[in-house]
Amino acid sequence: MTDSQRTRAGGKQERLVRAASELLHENGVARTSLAKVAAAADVPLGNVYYYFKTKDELVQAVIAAHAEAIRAELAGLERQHPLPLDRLKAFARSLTRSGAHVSRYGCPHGTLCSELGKREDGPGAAAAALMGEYVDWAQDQFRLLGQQDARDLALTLVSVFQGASLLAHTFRDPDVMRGQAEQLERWLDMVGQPR
Amino acid sequence: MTDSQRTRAGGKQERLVRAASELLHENGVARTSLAKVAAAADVPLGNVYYYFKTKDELVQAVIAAHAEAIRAELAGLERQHPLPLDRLKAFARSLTRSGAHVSRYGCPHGTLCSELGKREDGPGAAAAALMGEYVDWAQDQFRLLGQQDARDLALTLVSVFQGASLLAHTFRDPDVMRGQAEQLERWLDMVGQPR
DNA sequence: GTCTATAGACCGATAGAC
DNA sequence: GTCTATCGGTCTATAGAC
Repeated sequence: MTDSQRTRAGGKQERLVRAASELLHENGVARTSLAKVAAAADVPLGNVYYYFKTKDELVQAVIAAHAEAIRAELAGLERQHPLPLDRLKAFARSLTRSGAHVSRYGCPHGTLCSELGKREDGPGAAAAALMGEYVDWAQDQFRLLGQQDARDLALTLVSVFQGASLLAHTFRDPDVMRGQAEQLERWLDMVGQPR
Repeated sequence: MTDSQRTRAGGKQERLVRAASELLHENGVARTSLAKVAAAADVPLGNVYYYFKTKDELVQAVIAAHAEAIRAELAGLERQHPLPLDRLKAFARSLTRSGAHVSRYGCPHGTLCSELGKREDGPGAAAAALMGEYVDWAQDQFRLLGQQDARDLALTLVSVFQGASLLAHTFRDPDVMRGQAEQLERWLDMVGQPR
């Protein structure tokens, strides 16, 4: 395959993943048909199956793209903040920024895990890796802070993040995210100071 | 309608709601067909429509049953514990008990809100009331404790509860719930003491 | 009130021309 | 590689006999 072919093929494949990512977030996996994804990506329906053998394979491509974006986001936090406590606080503050979109459609990663977690096949395990990225990263930061129970603290941080996203979504209220970001910062000040 | 007719009708209606409640929790709304509900309740498919005009109406009946169960659970906590702080701690501990079921299928209320929140019609608003029951009750308890920011504290409590349920479900690990129940109790000791 | 049979719409996936 | 047409299956909901 030449580079220009890869570019053209990647163009359509990328458009499909991008369109699917948006529609899965807005409507969920089960209520998103390949026909709607194809239309949104401006690709004929039958052509979707040239790039993805099944619907599940497209879903997993969306999850893989999310995982890559998460790793880039967390790497960015590490670059911008040398101190682990500042990184964790910046992570907490990121709740506020996405408030409008999350309050309408939920956290894109959390809603995927909630829906796919009920299934036992491939996509469920792939979605679990998304939460794993966040929890493992937070655990590393708490360990750098010298915390013995870094795992539990990391799980609490991500729990509040995901729980606040769910409540903001449920109540359609972005203020929930702003308020919980403040609660998280206060909590981090209490538990995150090195002893 | 006589009492005996209401009893017979209620018998089938009740079986349908109970079967639907279980299947919606295990498989989600979109992936649960009325045929499966009817089979699980031992009611012929066509007969379902005598009791519920649409699938959404059955879903809303399930949500109404959940809401009633939540009110009974919270009223029980108030009866067993005179002190608001003890009530909140008992609520936090209840995370541990449901660990096995929640880690397999998620919190029944949280997964409903996550899925139905993406929709704009009736069931979405009904599901939101489930979270409202928990948050309003917790807010009352924090207010009894003399807390000024009772609303934010209540949202944090329910956020950890829901976030821990999501992570336990995602990782299929009941220990997440036990650990976060302990974190919540510790947090309640820190913020919940009257000044 | 109860149940069978099926209409009507939609979906995932495939066949096969180009 | 690309696209059209369509198959086979499942779903919600209804029609109509009993």
